[in-house]
Order: sequence, then C-alpha cells, then structure tokens
Amino acid sequence: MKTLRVPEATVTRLSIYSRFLERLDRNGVTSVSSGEIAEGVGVSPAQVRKDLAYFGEFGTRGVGYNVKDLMHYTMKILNLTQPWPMALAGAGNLGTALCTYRNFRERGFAIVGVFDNDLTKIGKRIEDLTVQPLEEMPQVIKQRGIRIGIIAVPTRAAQEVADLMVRNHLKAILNFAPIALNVPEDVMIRNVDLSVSLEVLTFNLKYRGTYESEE
Amino acid sequence: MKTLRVPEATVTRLSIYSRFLERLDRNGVTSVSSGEIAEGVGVSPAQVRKDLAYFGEFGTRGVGYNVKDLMHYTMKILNLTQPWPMALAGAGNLGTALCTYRNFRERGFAIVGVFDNDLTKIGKRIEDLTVQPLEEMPQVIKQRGIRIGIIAVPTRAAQEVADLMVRNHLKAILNFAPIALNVPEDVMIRNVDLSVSLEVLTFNLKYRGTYESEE
DNA sequence: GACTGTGAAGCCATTCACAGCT
DNA sequence: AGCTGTGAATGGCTTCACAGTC
Repeated sequence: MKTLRVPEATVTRLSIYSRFLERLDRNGVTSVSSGEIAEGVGVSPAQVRKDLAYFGEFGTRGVGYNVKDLMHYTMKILNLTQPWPMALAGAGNLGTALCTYRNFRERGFAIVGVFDNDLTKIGKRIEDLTVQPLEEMPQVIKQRGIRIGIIAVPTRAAQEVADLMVRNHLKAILNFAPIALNVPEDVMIRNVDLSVSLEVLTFNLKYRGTYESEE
Repeated sequence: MKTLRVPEATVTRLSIYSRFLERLDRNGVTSVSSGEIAEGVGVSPAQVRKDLAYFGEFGTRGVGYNVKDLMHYTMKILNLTQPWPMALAGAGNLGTALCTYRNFRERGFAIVGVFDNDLTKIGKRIEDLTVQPLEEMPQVIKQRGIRIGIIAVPTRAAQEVADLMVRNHLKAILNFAPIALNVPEDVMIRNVDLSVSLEVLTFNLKYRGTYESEE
C-alpha cells in the first residue's frame, strides 16, 4: 500500500470534476475524455489526467472514461459515500441562507443544528430547524455524530466559537469570518472570505495581474 | 516605469494583510513587523516581506512598518480608494444574505441593485433595496457606473445571467453557482463554491492530504 | 540588535511529449 | 487512429540566508 501526498489544488479540482460528471450522468452521457472534462471545467486535459492519476487508473486508452464509474470513484475518494451532518454557529442572514442552501444537500451535506447566543434568534425556526443556544452544541455534536462545523458569526465572536468547536472534537471547520482562527494543527480550517475575493477582482480591474510602480 | 507580474496568491494575501492592519490600527497599534503580521494572519515572515516587495519598500530596517501608512498603501494597491457599487443577480436566501452582509460595506463594496426573474421576488424589499426584474439591470449598471456583478441564481440560470453581465460590459464577476461559466477572457470570474470547500475537508478527514491506494 | 529587502536555492505544481493500450 | 498514463521539462511560488539599514 503506497501513500502519496496529493496537492490541495488537485483535491479542489477533483471535487469540481465530480460535480461535472454528475451533470453529464444526469444528461445521459456515458463516456467522456479528459479533453471534454477539461473543456467543461476550464483546465487542461493533461491536468485532468494528472489529477486522476494520483488515485489510480480509471480510463481506457483510446476510449476515455466511463462517466458513471468515474463519478463513483471521485465521490468515494472525496469521502462522499456517507452523509455529512454539520453544526452551524450563527443564525444571522448568512447562517439562515446556509441552512436553506440546496447545493449542500445535493452532495450529502446537511446542517442538522443551528446555534446562536443572540436571545432574539434562539427559538427562531429555519425550515425544519430551530435555533438553539450555543451551549447546546456539544450535546448535539455528540448525538448526531457531527464532525464538521460552520462559523457564520460576527468576527469578534469567531475565535470563541472555534475554540468551542475544537473542544468538542470537530476537526474540520468552514469559516466565514474574515479572520485567521487559531486552532491546533490537527484541525482543518477552510476560510471563505468574500471581501478577499472581491478585492482580487478590484486589484485586477486596475492592473490586470501586473503592477506598474509609479515612477 | 517597470511592470511586473504579481502572483494571484500574493494579491489574496495582500487583502488579508490589509484587513489585519485595519484591525491593528483600530486597536491603536502604530508599528508592526513582518513577523507580527505573519503571526496574525498565519503565513511566514519572509512571505509577508516578499509579497510587499512586489509593490515597493514600505518598511524601515530595524524598525518595521508604520501601521497606518502600510494600511493605506495596501488599500491603494487593492484599488479600494473608491467605493464599489455592485449588481446582484438572484434574490433568494443567498442573495438576500449578501445584500445585508456587513463586511462588504466595511471595505467599500455595496450592492446597489438586486435583480431576479422570479415574479414572486420582484418588488420584495431587502433593507433599502427593491428587487427588480433582470431586464432592468442594464440601465442600472449604466446609471450607477457598476463594474462588478454577483451571481447568486440557481445553477441552470447562471450562464444566462453571466452572458447578460458580459453584454453590459461588466469585467469582474463573483459567481456562487457551482459551474464553470463561459466568458470572454477579458472578463474575470471568481468562483465561490461552498461544496468544493466542504469536499476538501471531507477528503482530508479521511486521508489527511495523503492518499493510500487500496492494494 | 533588530528588522527589512532580496538574490539564490529549493520545492511544488503544471505542461509537455510520447510510450502504451484498445 | 484515438486517448490514457506518466517521466521529464518547465515554470512559478515559497523559503532561506544574508547584506543593508536604522
């Protein structure tokens, strides 16, 4: 059994390939080439083949890949053969939107607990969920076997919530607060920072990826 | 005047430094070293210095950086000296959350028009905005001088909306639909794909960044 | 002594080009 | 002939290490 390091960029693209394959499958496409996948998701054909090669040989030379098979392989690699219950901290506008976000469910993700410390939000119903006090998060995590946390609270409260999640053994956190969270190194954080994305855009609106010093 | 290519990762980090500096400034900190910035945002000190070096010499050897000055420099580089009006397509839960998203305003971004084709959503008020039909987007873009578009519509409608934005000369699009949009190459797209972020987490929950082939 | 700015080195990811298979 | 799988080459980003400055 050989173990090898996979670039994070490869994992990211694998997720994108996976959903693209799902779409092909829904459309009744049964076979696909690396070139067609590349075309569909905006990378090079060699990149697609190289990425897949980290995990095995899934194609047939001269033919391409079987869509259904490759879709299943990618989902298995991404660990999507089981559903993923998640705990959400923060029941503001963003938190509420996340609760109703369809794309989560389609891929097996489901927020099964929403928590907030704001008394005006506790008890609020969001679809089939009820906002609970933050201190009830530990027991829900345990009961539901939750392993992923989402932080959608104001910046000033984010670290405190992260600490609470860490204490309750969550090892994967999706963070929407625009701050670098301090966590043990066995805890993974993915930051979603919308202002950063916009600022990359505004930078490029001016410079197009190059910078001209003013002298 | 020399022109040089700046790595996108550098621009991303610059945005993060910029907000960190803003926080330091609010807290009354006047001077900071590359090591302190590095510590605060989770990168290496050399990385911070190298990133800044793309744009000039902002520090004092033996001393560090002046917080206020460096903050202003970063904001100027990121093109944040002007406010950025934005057009939002999609007034569902996500779109509504984006309209009220505080972190946008803090950095000079403001959604000034919300558009949707769903008759049940048109006319809905979101804070001081009213949802308008998509076909009114062109004139609002023109009137308000909008240069950035946000796509928060269902996947099936995303390409159509992107086409509309492109036709109306938007060159920067923030896309929340989990699909690769087809646009001319002078149009920049930043994708925010929450499922992808989660799937990177689930992958790592199993493999910790390495992959063990099953043989 | 402390910290910045930067060439050089090291490392990692992407692209190339072709052998191998159907 | 067509397309995959992959070592080799390339390109780009990060880290190192130290000269330069206060």
